[in-house]
Amino acid sequence: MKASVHNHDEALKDLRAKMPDDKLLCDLGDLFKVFGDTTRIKILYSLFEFELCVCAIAELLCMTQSAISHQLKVLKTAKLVKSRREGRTIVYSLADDHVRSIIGQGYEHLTEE
Amino acid sequence: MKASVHNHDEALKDLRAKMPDDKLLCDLGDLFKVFGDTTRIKILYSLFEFELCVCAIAELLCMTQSAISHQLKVLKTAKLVKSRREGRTIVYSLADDHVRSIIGQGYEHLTEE
DNA sequence: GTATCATATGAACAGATATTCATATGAAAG
DNA sequence: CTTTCATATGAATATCTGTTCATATGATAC
Repeated sequence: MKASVHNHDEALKDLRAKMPDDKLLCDLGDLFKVFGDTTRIKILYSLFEFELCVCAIAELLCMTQSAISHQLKVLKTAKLVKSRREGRTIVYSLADDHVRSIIGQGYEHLTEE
Repeated sequence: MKASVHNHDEALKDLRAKMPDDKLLCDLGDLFKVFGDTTRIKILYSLFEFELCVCAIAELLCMTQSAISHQLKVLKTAKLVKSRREGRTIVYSLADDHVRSIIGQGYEHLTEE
C-alpha cells in the first residue's frame, strides 16, 4: 500500500484524525449516488412544486410505470421523497428542502462561468 | 407509454413547460454521479483543508496510486478538483467552494434528526 | 363476489463503472 | 544519458445498476 518514497507522515497523521469515519463517508457516497441518475433527477425536479402520483410522473417523463416505481422506491429509501395514499393512487412529494438545496448547488456549479 | 387511465393533462402541460431541458438534467445527474462514490468522497474530504499530492492521498486512504489517479481524473473532468505541478509531484486541491457546500448539504441530510 | 385501476415487486439482462495490473510519460538527480 | 521517483493511462475483469417483462398487491366500482 506504500505508494511512494517521499514522506508526508506528519501531514497525514493530522488528517487521519480529522477524517469522518468510514460509515459516514460511505453513507454520503450512497446518498449522492441516488442523485446520480438522470431519471431520478427528473423525478425530483418534477416534484419541486407539486406532489404527483406515479402514473403522472411516468407520463411526464415518457417512461414505464414500473421503471418510475422502482426509482421512487430508491428515492424513498434515501428519504428524499415521501408518499401518501389517496384512494387508489399514491401521491409522492419531496421529503424536505435538502433536495432542493443539493440540486440547487449542483445547478450553480454547472451554470457558473 | 400511456401508463394510466386517469387524467392529469392539465397539471402536466404546465409542468412540462417548466422542466429544465434534458441536457441540463443529464449534466446534473452526471455531476452527482461523481459524488456518488466512496473513494471520490474520501478524496474530496481529504482535500477540504490542505492540498495533497497523489501518493499522499493513496497512503491516507490505503489505496493504490493507480486507483487514486483514475479517480482524480474523474474529479478533474467534473471540475471538482484542480492540480498543479510542483517538481515531480502533482498537487491536487478543491476547485471551488461548491464541493464543500454540496457535501455539507448531504451531510446535513444524513445527520438530521 | 368479480373486474378494473394504480402501484409495487422479483427475476433477468444489458450497459456502466471501479479496481487491478502492466506499462508509459515526464521530471529531477546522479 | 541513465536511473529513479511520481503520476498517468489502457485493457481486462468483476461488480453494480437501470430498465423491462411478467406478475402480485391492494383499493374501488359494479
